[in-house]
Amino acid sequence: MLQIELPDGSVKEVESGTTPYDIASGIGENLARQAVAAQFNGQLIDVSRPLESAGQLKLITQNSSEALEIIRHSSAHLMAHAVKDLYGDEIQVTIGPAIKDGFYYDFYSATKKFVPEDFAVIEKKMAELAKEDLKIVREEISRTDAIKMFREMGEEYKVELIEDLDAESVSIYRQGNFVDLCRGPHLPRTGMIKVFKLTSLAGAYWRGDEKNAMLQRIYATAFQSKKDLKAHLNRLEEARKRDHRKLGRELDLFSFNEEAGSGLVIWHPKGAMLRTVIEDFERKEHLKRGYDIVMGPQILKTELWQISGHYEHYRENMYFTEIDEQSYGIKPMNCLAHMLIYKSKPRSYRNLPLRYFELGTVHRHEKSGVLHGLLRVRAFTQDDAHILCRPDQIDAEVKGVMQFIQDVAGIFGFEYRMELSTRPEKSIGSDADWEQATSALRSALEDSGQPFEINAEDGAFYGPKIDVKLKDALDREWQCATIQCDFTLPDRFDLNYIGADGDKHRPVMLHRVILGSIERFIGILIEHYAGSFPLWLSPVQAIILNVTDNQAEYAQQVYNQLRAAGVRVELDLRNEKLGFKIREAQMAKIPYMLVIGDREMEEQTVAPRYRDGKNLAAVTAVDFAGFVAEETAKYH
RNA sequence: GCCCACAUAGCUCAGUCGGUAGAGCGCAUCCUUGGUAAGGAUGAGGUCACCAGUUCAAUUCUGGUUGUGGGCUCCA
Repeated sequence: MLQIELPDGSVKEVESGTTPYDIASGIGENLARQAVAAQFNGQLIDVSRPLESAGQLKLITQNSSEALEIIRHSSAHLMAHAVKDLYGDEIQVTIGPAIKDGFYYDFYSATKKFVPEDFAVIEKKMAELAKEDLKIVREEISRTDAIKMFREMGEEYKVELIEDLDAESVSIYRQGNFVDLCRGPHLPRTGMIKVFKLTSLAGAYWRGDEKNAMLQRIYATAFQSKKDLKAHLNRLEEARKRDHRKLGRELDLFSFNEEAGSGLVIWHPKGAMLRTVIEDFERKEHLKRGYDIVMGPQILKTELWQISGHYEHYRENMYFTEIDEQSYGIKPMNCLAHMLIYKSKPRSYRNLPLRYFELGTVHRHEKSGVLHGLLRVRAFTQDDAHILCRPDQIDAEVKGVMQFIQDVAGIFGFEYRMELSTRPEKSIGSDADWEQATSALRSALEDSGQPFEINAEDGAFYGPKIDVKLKDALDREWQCATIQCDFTLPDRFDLNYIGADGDKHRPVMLHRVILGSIERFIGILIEHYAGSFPLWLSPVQAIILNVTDNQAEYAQQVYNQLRAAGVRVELDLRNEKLGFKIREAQMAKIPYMLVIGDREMEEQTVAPRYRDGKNLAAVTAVDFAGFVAEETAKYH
């Protein structure tokens, strides 16, 4: 007999070989019907898996949050089953996992090309197979038998997967005439899959390696209820509405131009204004925190890039130019000039740390397929700084940067999460250096009191790093800030300082960005605020609307006054009705509309209307300018 | 870079089974001077992304180039 403990603390005595399903049945028919899987001693298993030892058992029911991933994983099998039934010998199955918002399955075919019109057919077949309510059965077979079986079926990708497995035996899942290699767990029956939808087609490399064959991936999603699916589709719709590429055009912020080249942002007046506001903010914040503003050239001799190692490791991403038979590299990073500044004179340990900040525009030849609006471009400006410090200062400096990140994220209303990336397999530098840098980063993270994850062996080849993922209003994550520890470049450039002992010592260099790239950050900001920027960021803070031509002269006066007071204001004197002008200002997401009719003109005021539709009490131009200055000062 | 799809007016999109194109919004002019999300009339805008090929004829078919979108790989 086995003792099985349930989540409520009760203990069941059952015979060895009893399944979670049996136990569920013993508790209630409903529970048994709704059990999709079980958690046994922390491990997910099928409800049909015989228990062979004592332990803690938790049944996972259909509507619980843990069930969703299992439902999606089984849905992936259902889709593969349907595709196999429909297109049979033309297709080989590969893998199909559950992912964040659904699942996918990758297929190989030399002849069949999936098109979106296939979706309805596949969905229909899936619905039929679900309706048949086929039993999903797990089997353990030996590795050799599995290889033999899949080879006979012509499933070479499965064979390759099993051949790479280390185990004696593998588990397979059968449903009707379909069988797939899988660790599981899965739903007990196909009938438990009720709400699913195929969403898109894509190419994907076999095993994620660009040297491998290109597979056809079908993305799909599954939910526990139609309501959840609908909510998900609504979220996608909301994301589409907020797309920074769409809003960028509608709000006249920026454009791209085919003749200029792809991945090159052209900032229109309003976008350039937004950028200017952010850059001014950054300069002020950096000066406040003890950084020095520096500026380096856009091109540097190629020999210098050879010393830094960029020529060897990063050349295919760089642009080069030649002048008077001298080759120059256009900078893809800002560190070189900063190191030359450090090197320009002898340094003492007393002067460290030195914090060099530059809004540095870099050019990188990114592969054409990766470009994406403002989020991935070929010319962008980083809020880049390099901190040159003594090894014993790393901790305090990293903490300072983390505080900086926290402050800035708070100002823009972002939540974020951090990861510590540790030494990768291919790396340079001594063990002691790595140990010191990694523990400095780790202790700074621990002292911050915020949770962080370890990204094992994902550091840069020259040092460990902290990556910060910003979470936007729609819960999507974006990599922006990073802090990297670097021992290599100071070495390659022979940087040193004179220590208290009178000897030369090697400084450590921290590379760090707060926003990352201004372009990417603005792209995220646009989507985060859905284009309705807070007053201090709005490229146009207010627009003056006259009711009739009668107030044109006074409106012009108010405009001049506000402009002189530093308010980013526009003037709409067009011969249009007030309602029309309000509508346009509203669609331009301008925070304040300043209405001027005869009443206001007489009282020498303006009547502000906020973009949410609320009318505010009339104020004088001076008072309005004072209000804007006060609001803006909170961030500047 | 790779896979798939797409490219028609400033924007959003119709359309031509091969015979050089249309709407709404926007823009211009005129009428209207109207108080919180669209007043009316008239008009001007297009080598149908670019370059080749097939054809009597190509915006339409084929190939290439460029650009864009969804992914993969890579990344701030």
